[in-house]
Amino acid sequence: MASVEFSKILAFFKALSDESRLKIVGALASNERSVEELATLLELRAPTVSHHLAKLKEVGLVEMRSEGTTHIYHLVMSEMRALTKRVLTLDSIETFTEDVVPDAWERKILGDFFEGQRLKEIPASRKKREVVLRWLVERFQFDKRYTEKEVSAIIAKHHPDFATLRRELICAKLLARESGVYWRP
Amino acid sequence: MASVEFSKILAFFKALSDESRLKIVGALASNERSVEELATLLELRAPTVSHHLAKLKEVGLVEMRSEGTTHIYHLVMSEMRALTKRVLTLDSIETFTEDVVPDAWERKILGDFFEGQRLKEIPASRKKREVVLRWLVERFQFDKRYTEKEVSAIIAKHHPDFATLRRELICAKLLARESGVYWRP
DNA sequence: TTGTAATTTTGATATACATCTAATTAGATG
DNA sequence: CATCTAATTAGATGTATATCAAAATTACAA
Repeated sequence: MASVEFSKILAFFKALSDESRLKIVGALASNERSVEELATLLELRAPTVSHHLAKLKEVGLVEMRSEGTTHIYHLVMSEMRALTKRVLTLDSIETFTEDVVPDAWERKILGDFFEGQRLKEIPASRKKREVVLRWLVERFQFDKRYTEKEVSAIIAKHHPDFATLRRELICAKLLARESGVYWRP
Repeated sequence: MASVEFSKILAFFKALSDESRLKIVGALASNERSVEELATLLELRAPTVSHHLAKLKEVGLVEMRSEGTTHIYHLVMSEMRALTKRVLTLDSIETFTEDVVPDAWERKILGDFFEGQRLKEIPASRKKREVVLRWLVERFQFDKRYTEKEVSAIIAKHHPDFATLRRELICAKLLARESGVYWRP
């Protein structure tokens, strides 16, 4: 489920993603104005302007005051500032996908390339290969030292080409090696 | 004709006014990602994601790097910041309507209520009445003093109810009065 | 060169929505 | 109360566009 933050920001962008509404905001920036006045300025019919103002009001960007039968709208700059500021921070942007399972991609790759414990094929693309390598390196303990034979044996349980995979693990810095001894850094 | 500033900002809002694109931006906020990866994360087909990325690239919010046949996209935060900052300043917001004749409204009111030099009727709504009064006060010179008779005579050339209009001019502070003498402040 | 995987382009479809006219509501005026 | 004006709501229509499947493209590998 999308966060309230997300829908608020999405609504904000939707509100300002229309030429007429953006012009209305521009017109209100210098002055409060009635519906009829805005309609004349933008060369639109009153119902159209009314419809746009309703959308802007929904997200809190404008407010209305009655004077007789005429409704006078004005911009709420504080809301404008509050919303744009939120978009500026990386932290809040990341929440845009918080309803998404963050490792869906990795799990899909593992599902595609493994048949149980057995690696069907070494992925050609770097990004996919890295996912497989990160899974492989989990078969090793952190505080233990391995001989080359041991490393090869562990890898061989998942794929016959242990030499290539061993090299790739080193290359990706997932395993470290010095004078024939391997460990997990 | 709309300013380049205006269309740039409109394009920016259009780019971010879609749920999927906003989520893409969110996903790219923490990491660069391939098309396939984004498609898995958002549960969309690759062509759809490709289409969205093209739109984001058009406004400079993302950039792309090739790695083999996979295209890896990343967010351009500087562009994000530059665009949101521009929206924050009142000055630039006002330019959203710079292609609009600023006094279109006033001219329409004057056209509606005047028959040549003759005021057909005194507008009931305050906003419209003020437009008419501002036109009327232009019939008076700045550095001259008028008797009440003179004021009434000038107004009467445009409308019979000079008393009401004279009072309204004072009330709107467009004319000043002291001990029977009138002038334009 | 032939094949394969990732992406993009094309074409089709369905939905969202901006705009208009006509009808309705709400205040103000005579 | 009847009327007028400004605004909103309802209903209709056309355009924009998000999405997908299928075809075309691109870059790499065998």
